[in-house]
Amino acid sequence: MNDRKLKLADLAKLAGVSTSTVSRALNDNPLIKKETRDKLQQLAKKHNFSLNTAASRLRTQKTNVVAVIINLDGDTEQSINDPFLLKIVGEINLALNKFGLELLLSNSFMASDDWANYFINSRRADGIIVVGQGKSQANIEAAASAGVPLVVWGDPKTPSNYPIVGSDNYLGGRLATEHLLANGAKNILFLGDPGHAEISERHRGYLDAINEAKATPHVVSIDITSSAAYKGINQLLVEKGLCFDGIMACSDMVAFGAMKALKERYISIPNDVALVGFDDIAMADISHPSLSSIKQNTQRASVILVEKLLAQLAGQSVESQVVEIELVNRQSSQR
Amino acid sequence: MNDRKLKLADLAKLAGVSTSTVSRALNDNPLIKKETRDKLQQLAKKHNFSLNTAASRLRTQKTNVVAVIINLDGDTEQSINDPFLLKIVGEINLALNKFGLELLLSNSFMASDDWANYFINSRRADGIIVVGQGKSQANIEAAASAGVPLVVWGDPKTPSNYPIVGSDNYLGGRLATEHLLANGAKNILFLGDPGHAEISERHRGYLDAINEAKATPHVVSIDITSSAAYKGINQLLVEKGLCFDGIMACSDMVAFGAMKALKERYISIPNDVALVGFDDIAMADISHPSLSSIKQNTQRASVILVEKLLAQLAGQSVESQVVEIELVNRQSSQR
DNA sequence: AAGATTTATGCAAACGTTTGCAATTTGTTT
DNA sequence: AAACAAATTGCAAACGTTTGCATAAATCTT
Repeated sequence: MNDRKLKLADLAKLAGVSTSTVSRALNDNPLIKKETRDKLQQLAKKHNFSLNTAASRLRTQKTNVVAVIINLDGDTEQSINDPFLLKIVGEINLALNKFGLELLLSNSFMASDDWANYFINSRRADGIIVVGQGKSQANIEAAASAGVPLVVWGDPKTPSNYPIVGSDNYLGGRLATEHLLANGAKNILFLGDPGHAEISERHRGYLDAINEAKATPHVVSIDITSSAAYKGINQLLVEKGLCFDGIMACSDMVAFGAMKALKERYISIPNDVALVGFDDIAMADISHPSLSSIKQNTQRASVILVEKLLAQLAGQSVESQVVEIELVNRQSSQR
Repeated sequence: MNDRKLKLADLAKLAGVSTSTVSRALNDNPLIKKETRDKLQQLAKKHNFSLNTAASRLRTQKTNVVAVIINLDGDTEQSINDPFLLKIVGEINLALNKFGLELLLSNSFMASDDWANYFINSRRADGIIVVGQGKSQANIEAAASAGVPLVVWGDPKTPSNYPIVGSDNYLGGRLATEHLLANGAKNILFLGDPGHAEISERHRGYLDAINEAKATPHVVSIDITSSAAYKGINQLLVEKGLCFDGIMACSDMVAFGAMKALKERYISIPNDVALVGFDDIAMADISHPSLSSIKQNTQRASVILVEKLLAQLAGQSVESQVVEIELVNRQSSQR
């Protein structure tokens, strides 16, 4: 194995051409004769050559790197373990790779809040993908108005000066609720935090479905964690008894918290209480009873996120976009 | 907001000093008088200045970036959704940030297998953290012997020419099994794939505990996914009936798969079958019954991983290290 | 066959930092 | 006050690419 790191100049010397020629050849520039191009590419492969990206980035002012920021709300512990958020990151990674981009992972704690400066001016990345709107959109807005190429995973219906890609949360909330109604539930709880961007839309969908059915809405407002859901349902049962027969949970983890509280009191799911979650995480299929859920198409969404980012980098202006959702019908709501 | 990106030279002109002085001042180099240092740092902050990392990396040949590779085995779908793997990545991210390092996320699909070249020679990163040993360690070994600074999350007992940090899997397997025995289980299944590095150690621990208790070992060898576990247990029940009263599952997801199969047949957990998992993912606490599990200290492990990588970068040679584990006793094994 | 195109390569100047060395200023000693 | 040492700053050369422009070689035109 060669010890010293090769550079373009070394290859050039080996081949008896100029560095310019090697550079162009490796970038498959048609200015260079096909024959020489092939020869040089083979030479590079043979010597295990790889470009120094630092130099390349300095010269071209492009990094081919995208910063992905997991946008947390202070309640760290929950979010960083949230299987859904992490799954999205995995999908985004795949999508970026497909376009030859790399993924610089960050969370909202580092980088001093000034994303434009930290990531873009410093040439760490060409653009930013923010996962989750969080409660405050201040730093997203700041970055966007500073002209940073930026896309957000969140609720596309939120008015914004930056493009948001995400599920049709309103429709999801509506579908879930209508499904519960169709299965005979009369008193359906909404379990979640309507203050949160994406969840407020799910809540709207819930409300509209409930109203159309002339039923009575009932919101149990909790933090979006399974333990909060567990406590919330427990407390409700203690105070008022079994005053409901359906639950639309704002996430699967929340649904599982509720499920636990119900099971502990031998309340049957779905017979006494029908239950629908949101996200369709892996666990939904494997729990008992299995959990009906609204499935978000994270794979498609990730590709769209990347495409929109690339469009911005190419100077085009892009709009928010809704990704279709789907109800996955399992045992927890079937009767 | 200033439109054109500032560089060191601009700051220098503003302050009436040379670029060298500004560079040193911003790096807090004591060669520069404290007074001037402070002045220049303030000036930089005021103008929202940030260094061009591309230039800086080119000059210093250091990136302050660590590549994290999620090492998958081909069975993509499962692994990328595995909450435990993704949790580790989250923790590593936090640990890296603590040391002022950034995280370049990759999976084992890109980068052509030649990690040394792709990440290190190309100056994309200073070092590599590999998450998971996978079934083949060939490319890890290749990178390590090419002199790449490298640490691996996996089973520390595996003989290797690179340092591995991970839980005491043998002890974990042993503790879980002894716990089941202490709770009166006589016929304990090992559910998992003993061919996999970390899991083979858990299996060894299981075997030793079983043998010491003069019980009979019984291994159900399956892929490490919840659906494989579900099918495996189902099939066993169909073929041989309830021929066991305890299960040591090699991961929590696997345990949940087994749990589902048992529940569907109204086999009581823990009364008919006691169950212990491994990993202690969030869901373990919220399932019903809650799942006893071996908790891996991912947070501590992540910090150790980073420290060992830094030590290597500083030219020291480092050894594999075991991180302590802990049995979390919940309902699924209690009787 | 000599000019006019077209095609293929090389020259040299950037990109924005960092750092060894030299130069200047300041303080200390005899 | 001269000679020296210490503290502070500046000069200029790297780091390894990419790319506009000039040049050289090959092909075509009349």
